[in-house]
Parts: sequence; structure tokens; C-alpha cells
Amino acid sequence: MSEDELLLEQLFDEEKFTDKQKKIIVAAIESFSEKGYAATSTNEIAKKAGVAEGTIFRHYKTKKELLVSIIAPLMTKLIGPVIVNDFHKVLDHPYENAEDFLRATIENRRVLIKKLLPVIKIMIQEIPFQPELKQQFLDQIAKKVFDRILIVIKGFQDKGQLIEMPPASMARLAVTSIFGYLFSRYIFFPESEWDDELETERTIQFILHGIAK
Amino acid sequence: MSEDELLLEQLFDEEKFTDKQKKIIVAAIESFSEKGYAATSTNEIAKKAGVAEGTIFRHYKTKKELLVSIIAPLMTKLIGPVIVNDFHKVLDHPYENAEDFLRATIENRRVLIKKLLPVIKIMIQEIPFQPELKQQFLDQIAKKVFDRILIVIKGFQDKGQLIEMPPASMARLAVTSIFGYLFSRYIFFPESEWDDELETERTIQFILHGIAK
Amino acid sequence: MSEDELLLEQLFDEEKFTDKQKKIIVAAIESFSEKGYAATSTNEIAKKAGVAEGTIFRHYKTKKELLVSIIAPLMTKLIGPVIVNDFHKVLDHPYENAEDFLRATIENRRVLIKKLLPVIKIMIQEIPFQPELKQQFLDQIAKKVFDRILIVIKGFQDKGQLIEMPPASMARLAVTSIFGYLFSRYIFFPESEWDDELETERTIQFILHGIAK
Amino acid sequence: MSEDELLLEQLFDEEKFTDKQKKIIVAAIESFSEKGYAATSTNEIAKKAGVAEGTIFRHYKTKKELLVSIIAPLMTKLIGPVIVNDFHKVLDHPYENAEDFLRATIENRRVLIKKLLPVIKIMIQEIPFQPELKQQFLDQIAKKVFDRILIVIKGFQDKGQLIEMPPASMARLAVTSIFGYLFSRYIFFPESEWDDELETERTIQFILHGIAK
DNA sequence: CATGAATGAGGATTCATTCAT
DNA sequence: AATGAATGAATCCTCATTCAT
Repeated sequence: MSEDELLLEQLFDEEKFTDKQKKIIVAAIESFSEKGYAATSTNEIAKKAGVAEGTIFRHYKTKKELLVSIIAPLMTKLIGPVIVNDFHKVLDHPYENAEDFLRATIENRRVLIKKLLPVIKIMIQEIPFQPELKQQFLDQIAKKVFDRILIVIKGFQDKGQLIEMPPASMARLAVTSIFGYLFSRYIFFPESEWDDELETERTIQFILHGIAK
Repeated sequence: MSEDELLLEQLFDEEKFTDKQKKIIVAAIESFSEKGYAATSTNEIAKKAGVAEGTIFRHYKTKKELLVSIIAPLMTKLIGPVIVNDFHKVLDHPYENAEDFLRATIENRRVLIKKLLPVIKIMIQEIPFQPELKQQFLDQIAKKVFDRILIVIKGFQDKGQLIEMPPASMARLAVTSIFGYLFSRYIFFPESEWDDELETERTIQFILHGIAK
Repeated sequence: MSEDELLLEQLFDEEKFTDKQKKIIVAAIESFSEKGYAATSTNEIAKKAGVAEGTIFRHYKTKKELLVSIIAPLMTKLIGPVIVNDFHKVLDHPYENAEDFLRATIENRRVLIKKLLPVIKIMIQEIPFQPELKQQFLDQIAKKVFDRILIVIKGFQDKGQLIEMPPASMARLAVTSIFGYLFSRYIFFPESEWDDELETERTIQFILHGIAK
Repeated sequence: MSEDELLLEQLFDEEKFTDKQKKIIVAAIESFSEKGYAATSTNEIAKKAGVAEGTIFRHYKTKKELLVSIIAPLMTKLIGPVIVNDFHKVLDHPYENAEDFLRATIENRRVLIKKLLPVIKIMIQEIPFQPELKQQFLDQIAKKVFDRILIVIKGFQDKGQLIEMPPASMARLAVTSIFGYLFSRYIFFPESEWDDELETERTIQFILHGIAK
């Protein structure tokens, strides 16, 4: 529970929730991420949360609203680091090189993904089926984040650190490599032994220099 | 319908299906990939297929069996190219270089993914929740394919074409780059304009040489 | 049950219903008329009909559709006699006097109301709350019937049998007297002893001559 | 609100209610008469009244008690005029004729019905389903009022103003004519244009002399 | 007095599955 | 083999009512 509480704090710092509401959210996250949204019954969530089924519907008008109000704040949480930190880093330290930037970015994301794992699983599963979430995702995450990344890439290209290539293509290549690593690490094979520092380093070197000798 | 028929032929060449059964499969694939397995009702599939609901259960004991018998053959289909073609290519033409191999691999996969798109979507969505599929996937795809890839990588490393790195790590980096491209192309942003040849080339160069100048 | 069957035949001559569907209709009419639509649960109807709750929803998409498909055909049934019979009577037998016309009309209605009593109760209760029914009632019954009545009244006025008074007002007075009688007889005080022939006669004389000496 | 307040004053002169309680009653009357008792939720009433749901149950043990305590006093209000005024009128002014009596009675009722319209609607809807209300209605209104009416009718018959007819039948005919008018006027077609004085007069003449020439 | 969160029984409706035809 | 009516458990959700604050 203490771990869940941490997750909650991470997700909802400022907002005030009643005790029961917190339990509902924790239970919903657990069930949704284990069985999927559609396959989870509100009755099941209620039991796991130790509340009456009606209580869920006092706080969330529908089951879908419960889902959305779990996922939506996550969107904001996930862009935060990109927009605020990274952007400034690059502008404030013009001497900084692409390698350090990548390292910071991956680590940043790694910690976040690790903490928000179950919620991210839900997000991945449900965004394709929930137009509301999809729209939010495209507007808030995809677009905003992508725009920042393009700026950063152009910055490093201008400094001569990166090769010439349309920034959009480069962004795709770098981003999928990073998320390829993070998803392999935390979602596909979380039970394997991982030397995070080493794999992070390999991923960075791969992004920068590829695998050819 | 001709496109669906092609998909079916692709998926189930040898097997003999009644006309109704084919319609059921096509309808199920469409619904499952659009709304998800759990959110699709058998009644809906029956209507879309133009058969009675009972007919579905004459061919498949349960709804889950319908899902599995759609996804399972896909597994075999997807490894085929890796195991049969690629493996032989490398062994038969020892002079071939890694770049050509990558190019063939990506193209191979690209055509397949394009054709099997809806089924692949279902696979991605449902494998996490269906232990039966998960096991099949791990045993048939992940393991077998990974083993082959490791061999191929070692082969190129031995030929001095690739840098020294644990083949497993290298496999992860290359594979996620390839699938990062293919998923971006066909699943995340299928509606964007894509110059496939160019992006394939960029992906290959990225895997080989990275983005650093 | 035989009485219910008669009611059903009366209500739905030509249409074909399955056995279970008939039972559902009979049970619904009984419950709706006894406790009101909103206070009747589908579970209760199912039990009374001896079918599974799901069976109700196989035949009627919603509870409201069940209500409407019970009440709607009644509307047609109730106007039939007015439009077809009465209208022709007056036109075909120009010598006929208002008294005989009234007698036939009341008797006609009396037999119908007696037979359709429970359904009429439902109609009275639910029309105010179901816009769909209300509209149908206004369009089909109220307007059509009223138009015919006006014609009949004008006919008798022209023949000098009725006093001068706006036909609409006269229609209201006559109609409410007739329904006042029928409702007193069958809805408000059905358990009292009624000498129907005598009371019909009194009602007719009242409509024609009032109560003043 | 001033109109509602008037209604309240009309309904509950002497009793003392808290401000919130008045709001609850007003809200309940509005909702009950618009959607019916069974289809109105206490939550809805609470919102409309601007009070907490619990507050309703502080004043009324159950939802049904709320209904009854709205309808019950109405019963007394509605008989009042009959028993007190009319009765005395006839006894005190033996020379008065039936026509004037009818006129006074209708007008009396007309004003009352107009003011109490929403509550009367509720009464009509719910009496058939609430045995408690039904009993009260039969004992207090139907019986008492009917007894008075019989006396009045006999009085006028003795004075030779009315024809010979069992007073009960005559009561039914006159009463349904009056209420037929009032209900047409205020409940069935309130939105039509009505010349009240004229229609009242027509109704009186109809009751006295009928429609025959 | 008043609140409103909490309850859990009960509501309408959906669903996968069965089975007589 | 195919049907589609029938099932009843399960689903999401609503509601009157309670009770700690």
C-alpha cells in the first residue's frame, strides 16, 4: 500500500481525495492494468477497494469517467519533465552536448515510467479505444512533446553535433529507441535482470553511433 | 471484401473453412481490432458476419477460442520469414553484408505488417491479458525468433561488420528500432504521408551509424 | 388466462406472437395497470410471465418499448369504432336521430372499455409522462375523433335536432358526460352494482335534456 | 417563487415550516407533477430544493411520507368549500335556485383547481397506487362530499327545480360534467384559449337543459 | 437542524452460451 | 450444419435511506 500511496501522491499531489476515493483509484489502477478496462467489473473494483459499489458511482458518474480521471492527469505528469526541464537545459547550457542530454532524458523517463508503470500500461491499452483519451493524448502529449524535441534536435544539429536529417525522422528514431529500451525494461521483460546503467549507456551509444563497426 | 479475402488466404492458406466460418473470422477480426476483444459481443460479430449467433458457437466452443484461433496461426506466419528465409540468406550468402540483411528484413516485415495490420493490433492488445496467447507468443515467437537473431548477429560480428556488444542487447536495440519504425508507420501514424523507401533507408543507416556526426 | 387471451386477441388480432411473448405482454399489462409503469420492475414481469428476464429484452429493446408496444395498438383499436362505424351511420341514415346515435355510441364504447380496461388504465396513467405516447394520442385519437364528432354534431344541428352552440363546446360536454359515465362505471366504482341499461339511458337523457324540470 | 409561495400558503396556512422544508415541498410538488412520484428521485428533489438529500429524510421518514404529507392536506382543502360554504348556502337561502348554486360551485372549484393544479395532478396520478391515499380520499372526499351533494340535490328536487331521478345518479352526471369541464380547461387543454365565463355558462345550461332542441 | 458521503439492495440491460427445431 | 429463441448470471448504474460530523 505504501508503494501505491507513493504512486497516488505522484499522480495527484495537490488534489484532495477522501480516503475511500483513494482506495477506489488504487484498486481501479490495479485491476485495469491487470485485466484491461473492459474486462474489469465495477463490482470487482469495489470489493478490492473495500467500498460499496455505489460509492464508486458517487465519485465517478460512469466507469469510463473513472478510467479517464485516472489517465488524464498522467498525461500532464508525463509531459512536465520534457517541456519544463529539458527545454531549459538545452537553452541554458548551450555548451552541453547531445550525449549528456540523452542520458538525462532517459534517466528522467526511466524513473517516471518505473513509478507509473501500471498506469502507463492502462494508458497504452486504452488510448486506442477511448477517443476522449486519444484526443487528449494527441493534443497534450504527442504534439507538445514532439514540438519541443524538434527544437532540441535542431539546436544540436546547428551546433554540428548531429548529422543532417529531417528533425522529425530523427525524433522518431531516437524516441522509439528510448521507449524501446524502457518498454523492454519495464513492460516486456521486467522480470529479467537488468544492469540499468550499462543498458542506458548502450542505448545512448546506439542512438549516437549505431551498431556498425 | 477482396482485401479481407486476401488477408484470410494469407492467414489460413491450407485450412478449409466453410463460407460462413470465413465470414465469422473476417467479422471477428474487424470488430476485435476496432473495439477490443472484451468490448466486442458475439452478437455483434454474428450480425456483421450475417450468420446466426449460434453458428459462431458451432465452430468455436467459446468466444475466447475464436480469438485464439485467429491469433495463433498468425504467430506461425510471423516467424516464418525470420526462420526460413532470413536464416538461410545469411548462411547461404556469407559475403552478404549487414546492411542488405537489414534492408531485406525490414521490407519483409513491412509487407507482412501492412497486410496483417488488424490482426496484429488484436495481438498487441490481447496478448497481455490472455495467458494462453502469451505463452504461445513467448515460446514460438519471442524465443525462436530471438535465437535466430542472435545467431545472425554473431555471424556479422564474426565477419567484423558489427561492433562488440552482447548480441542480446544489440538485438533489442535493432529490433525495437525496426518495430519502432513499422509501428510508427502503420499503427501510430498511418494517416501521415510516408516515403517508405526513404524512411527505411534512414532507419537502416540509423541502426548502423546512429545520429551523431 | 382465457380472459387475458381474449384481451390479447382483441388487441393484436393479426399479428403473430410467440407463446412467451404473449405471456410477457399479459404479465406486463397486469403489472403496469396495478402498480404503474415506473413502479413495475422487469424482473417482476418476467417472474409473472414465467420467462427469464433476458427474454423480455430479446423482444423489446427497452422497458419503455414494451410499454409503447402495448399501448400504441390500443390507440388504433379505440378510434376504429368512431371513425368507421359512427361516421357512416350518420351519413347513411340521415333520418336517424341523435338519441339513437348516442345510445349506439355509448354502448359501443362501453363494451370496448370493459374489455380493454387494464390497458386503458395504463394509457391514462402513462400518456401524461410519455411524450411519444402523448403525441400519438393527440395525433391519432384526439384529433381524428374530435373532427368526426364535430361533423356528426353539425349534422344533427343542421337537422334541427340540437340547439345552437359551438360544436366544439358541445362535443366537450357530450364526450365528458359519456366518459364520465364509463369511467365511473368501470374505473372509479367498478365494484358497485350497476344497471347498465338504466344508467346508459339516464346518461343519454341527461345529455339531451339535462336535469332541470 | 411568489406563485409557489401562494400555493404553499393555500395548502398549509396554519402550519409552520422551516424555510428548507418549504423549499422541499415546492420542489417535490414540481417534480412529482412533472414526472410522477415513482419516476422522481429524492436526489432530484434535494437538488431542486437546494438542500442536502439527508435534509429531506430529517423531515419525512420516507419518500412516501413526503408524498402523503403533500397530498393529504389537499384533501381537506378540497372538501372545505363543499361542506362549509355550499351546504350553508343551500340551507340558509332556501329560495336560491339550482342554477345559481351550480354557478357558485363551479366557480369555487375552478379557482381552487387553478391554484392547486400541480398538486391535483399528483393526486390523480398517485391515488390509484397508494392505498393510504386512496382510503383517505374515499373516506374524506368521496363519501363526505357525495353525502352533501345528495342532500343538496334532494333539496332542489323537493323544491321542484330538478327532475325525478335517483340523487346518486344525478350527482354522478352533474359532478362528471363539472369536472369534465374543469379538467378539459386546466388539465387536458390548458394551452387553448378559454372564455371561462362563457364556458361556465354553457356547462351550467348543459347540466340543466341538455343539448336537445 | 443540516449535511453529504456511504451504503447495498435492486434496477434495466447485455452477454456468452445452450438447445430444440 | 445452421438457426435464433431462450436463458440467467453478470454488468453498470440508481436509489432511498442512514449516520458520523
